[in-house]
Amino acid sequence: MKEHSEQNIEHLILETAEKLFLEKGFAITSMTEIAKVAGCNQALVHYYYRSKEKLFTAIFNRKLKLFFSELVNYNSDKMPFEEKLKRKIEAHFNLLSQNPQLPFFIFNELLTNSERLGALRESIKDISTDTVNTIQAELDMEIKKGNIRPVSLMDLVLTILSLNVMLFLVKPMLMDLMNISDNEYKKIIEHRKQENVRIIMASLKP
Amino acid sequence: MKEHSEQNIEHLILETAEKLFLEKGFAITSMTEIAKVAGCNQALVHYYYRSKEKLFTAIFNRKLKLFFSELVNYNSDKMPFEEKLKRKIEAHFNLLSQNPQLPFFIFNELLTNSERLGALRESIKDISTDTVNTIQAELDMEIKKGNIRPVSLMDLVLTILSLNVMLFLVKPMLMDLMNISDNEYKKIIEHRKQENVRIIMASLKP
DNA sequence: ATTATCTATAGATCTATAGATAATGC
DNA sequence: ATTATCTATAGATCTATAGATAATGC
Repeated sequence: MKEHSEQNIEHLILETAEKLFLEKGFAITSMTEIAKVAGCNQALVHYYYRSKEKLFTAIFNRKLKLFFSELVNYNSDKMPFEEKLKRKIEAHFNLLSQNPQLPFFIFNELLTNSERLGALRESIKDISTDTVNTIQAELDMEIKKGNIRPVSLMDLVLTILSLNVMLFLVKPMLMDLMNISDNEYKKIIEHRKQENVRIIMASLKP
Repeated sequence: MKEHSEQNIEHLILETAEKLFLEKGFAITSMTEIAKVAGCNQALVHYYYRSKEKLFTAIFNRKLKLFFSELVNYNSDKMPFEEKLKRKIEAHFNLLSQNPQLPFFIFNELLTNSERLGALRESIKDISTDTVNTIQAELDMEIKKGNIRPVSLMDLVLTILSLNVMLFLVKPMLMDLMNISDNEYKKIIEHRKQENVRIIMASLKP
């Protein structure tokens, strides 16, 4: 058996590691467990990925990019600022909704291992100053026009992150406490998306 | 040396464990490290606290109570609802501000070990149905009077938690990315407190 | 005599590698 | 001949306990 036998082991190991790391984080997940779940022996995991750290960072960096992907690009279409903002919030929310473990994974790791802040810095770099300046300018314009109250870009981003991210951090607790079905959960998610947009929009009114 | 020689070792171990657990969580903190930092040998930690799990849960349950302490009690003074709410938000914010590691500690643990959800349920129980009903009634009244838009209590609590908690989860990243001095940080905190109150109040306008 | 503290060690992991064996490509 | 997979094992932890020694209370 060599390379790409459709579902080759190298790839299976990566997927398994991703699944386990996302669920439990770096510290609690062992190479032994990854091997067991992937259905091979543990030496093979090292054969392909050298060390636990290497295997992890490969995954972590990708997830970090994913986490910020919706914030990076900026739609410069001619469209009312509020409409653009609304879409951005929803897009970010949708991303998290499709990757509900992402917030825990990222935060847990950045907070338990400060070495990883380097990766964060690297990842943030992608958001060019150009983009930031463009958004800032549009924001200032709206403020000047009196459409929205004076607010810093950082405050706005922090508010969006808070509302969008926290819902998914809290998800397992909500589901346990209120023992909610998956179907009910979907409704809550949909409702919260609207709610978050509404809250942020209302917060910008002069 | 026996009992309370002012700063006795039993207590010192507990404090050390608390400090380390709060910083890094259960998984990454070892009994060996606790002993080393406390300045005794590792057997003594077991002598006093039996097992890592027992030592941890003692601390965890207290912290869980602390985390919810501001949400539990409810001020039934005759005071406008909005004023009461504002104070509640600020009190909760202040609590976190004085215990900035609390959010990470609680969330990290509840999310990595689902066994701990039991402790959460236990802790939430303290919020009696009476209290909830009282608040719900006041909220409904305000809605009926047309002072605030229709909103569920859960939505309101979730919004408050999101805004207040996330700031402290994000703290280490903010400080690293923007390399902020402790003094500047205090200003940001103070500013964000006002901002959070404002956002929540604005979100309730009909 | 009891309680506190230490040394030593058993028994489970866990990461990482060395080296044997099997499978594949040429 | 090269690449993939396995077995075995070294070396570092880590938790927990047994049993020796020191300190304290009566």
